[in-house]
Amino acid sequence: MMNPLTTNATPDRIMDAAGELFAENGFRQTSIRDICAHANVNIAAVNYHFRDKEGLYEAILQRSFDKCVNCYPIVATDGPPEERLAIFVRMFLLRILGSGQPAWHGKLMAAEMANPTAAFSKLVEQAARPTHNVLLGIVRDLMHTTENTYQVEAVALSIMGQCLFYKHSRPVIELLGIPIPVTQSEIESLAEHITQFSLDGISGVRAVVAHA
Amino acid sequence: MMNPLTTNATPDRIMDAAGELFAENGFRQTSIRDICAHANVNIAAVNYHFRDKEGLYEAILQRSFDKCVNCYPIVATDGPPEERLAIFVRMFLLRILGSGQPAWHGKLMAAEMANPTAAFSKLVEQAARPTHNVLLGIVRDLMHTTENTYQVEAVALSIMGQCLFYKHSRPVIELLGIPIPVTQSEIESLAEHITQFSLDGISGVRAVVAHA
DNA sequence: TCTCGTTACAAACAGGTGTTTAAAACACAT
DNA sequence: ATGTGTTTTAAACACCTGTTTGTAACGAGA
Repeated sequence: MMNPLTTNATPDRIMDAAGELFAENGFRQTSIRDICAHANVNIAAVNYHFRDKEGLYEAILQRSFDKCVNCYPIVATDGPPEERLAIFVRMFLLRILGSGQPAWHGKLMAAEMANPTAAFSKLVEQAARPTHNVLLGIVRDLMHTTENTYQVEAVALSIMGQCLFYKHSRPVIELLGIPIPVTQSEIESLAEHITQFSLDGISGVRAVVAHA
Repeated sequence: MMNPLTTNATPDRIMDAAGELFAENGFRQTSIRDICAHANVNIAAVNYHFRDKEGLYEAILQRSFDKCVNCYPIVATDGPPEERLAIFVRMFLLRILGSGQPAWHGKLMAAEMANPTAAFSKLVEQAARPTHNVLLGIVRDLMHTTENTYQVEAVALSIMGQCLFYKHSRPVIELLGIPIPVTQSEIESLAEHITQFSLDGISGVRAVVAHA
């Protein structure tokens, strides 16, 4: 028999509570006792069902990643590269700034980047590497080249940097009195700006390279 | 009489050791016992000389900030805005990527942004706000406007984002096999790229705004 | 009904944390 | 030398951490 407040199975309730807390406060700042209190579960449950605190973390990272990929897919497509860049930036911003449950993934990734755990390199290969490769492909097409030159890499990082800044530096930005985009339309406005800014930046870099 | 290995006064030795450890591992991950061991000092010394662990942290943040401002000043200057942007980006990157002792400041700031402490808002007003205002002034001139429109703010954040990405996301970038600039000339190459990329991005945004 | 594998529970464990205490050592003016 | 204010020291404090333990409750097959 189960309490109506706790209708899910124990591991699910733990993952739900832990996902929120990890995303909010980071891995190390979140205690097992906190998680279990929020999940209405005994303190030993985490170690029983997930071996470790790290085991729980990896499981959450995995599930959160899967959901995120389903909601906001970032894959190589065809079409004009300008359009593909617009789609890429939009999807990427929705991933990291969106407020729904799958946004955990973005928050967790951001937390990981700032303060990596052991589960980190696994996640980079699974999530960051493919995303980055898609972006490299778009930038190569935009710069009319087929190899990953220094220019291509630098441009790709310039684009990622513009997007992730709003996630990584959120506290400063807010203290400076600048509103962080949260609604769908605010995020899409930002996506348009970054896309336009980057397309123009690329055409400049391309001109310089062609000139050399 | 003093041991030759520990010629400095106790508070200075504590600040030197703690600055390095805080910059490397962050505030919460660094224990007072670690600091005191590295400083060859009794465990109670931190509480005696700095009241708190937080008191020590604030003192270090302050000293580190002062040194940084002296070495890499970022102030409003005159001259063509294109040139001022180049100088700004160069100084900013040196602040956050430079390897000397004053680079503590950049590392500490980055750690603060990812994981703010109570000393944070104080620091934002003192360090981030003026820097941001200088950048806003440059961008306004580049866009031929006198007010901080949404466009101006967005462009400024795009520039900051490109710079800070190399600091905040360092672990991912390295795992992706991309070398992080460390030497003076590598940093200056990156500064040139970001400056050029942003100038072209701005001219595009400016065209769109003028068109509207 | 009895058994057996699984799950839940309260309690305790061992280790680490920031901080405080009271006594000792020191530097220095009188 | 004596007294005074400052600094250093070892020890302990109270608290929090992840993890483990032994026991109890549960659910289903025989």
